[in-house]
Amino acid sequence: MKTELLTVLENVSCCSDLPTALSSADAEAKAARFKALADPTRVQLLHLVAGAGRDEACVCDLTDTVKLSQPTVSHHLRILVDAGLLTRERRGTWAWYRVADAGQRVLKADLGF
Amino acid sequence: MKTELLTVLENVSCCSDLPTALSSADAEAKAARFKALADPTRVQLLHLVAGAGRDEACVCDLTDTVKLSQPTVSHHLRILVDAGLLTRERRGTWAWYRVADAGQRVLKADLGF
DNA sequence: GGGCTATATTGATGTTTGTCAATACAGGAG
DNA sequence: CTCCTGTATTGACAAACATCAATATAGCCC
Repeated sequence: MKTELLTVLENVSCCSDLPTALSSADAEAKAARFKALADPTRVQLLHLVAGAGRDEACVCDLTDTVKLSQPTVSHHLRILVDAGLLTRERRGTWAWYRVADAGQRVLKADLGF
Repeated sequence: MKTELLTVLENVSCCSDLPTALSSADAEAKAARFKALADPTRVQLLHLVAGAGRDEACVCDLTDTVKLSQPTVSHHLRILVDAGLLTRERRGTWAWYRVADAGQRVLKADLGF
């Protein structure tokens, strides 16, 4: 028989046999996590909060350091919180941000590779 | 003396003491890596190539699986290669993609959490 | 209550990004 | 060389995004 397995597969497509694809929900969830860190400012913010004195930082200091407007910093922090990378706690007038579990895992994996 | 250290710090800003910031080049480099995976299609492509039969996959099969136009798939693959997550090898008419070292590290970290 | 400060939200704007159609390039077959 | 097939690039366009100014909200202090 002339057409063995490889040839059959090549008829279907060119040749590679691929695993089952991720569900689109799964792919989107993972991509969303990466997207939260796909901005230099947010990488910086995660770094700053992670290295902060009592493991937490408030918006005003972060704003001073990253040199962007306060609304912009609040916006980025919101994205990091929504992604589960930071947590937010309001104490009095200030809002304190800490690195969440998922954020720790990112830092541990040194996903800057 | 009435103004001890904490009070002085609070005059400077509100209170947190932050680490030295990342250089903007460093932050941008890390963000660029994350950005490459900040799209569901590219997460899917990395997954598919990683699980492919002989550890490699060609564009045509990937195109069939992700159900996007061939130019779009080539575009995403280029981004993954540029980010150092995949490698590309041309053999005859086909282009074969494999997971690069940085890509392995991402997968090992379970796609970031 | 009124004023003040830290933070969040809204609106607007320029930039980036994902996608496809059309086209170009590369390489094997005849 | 000429077709044909797989892949890459270009051009165009709509959607998403980062940023800031203006405004709103929250919580102290008087």
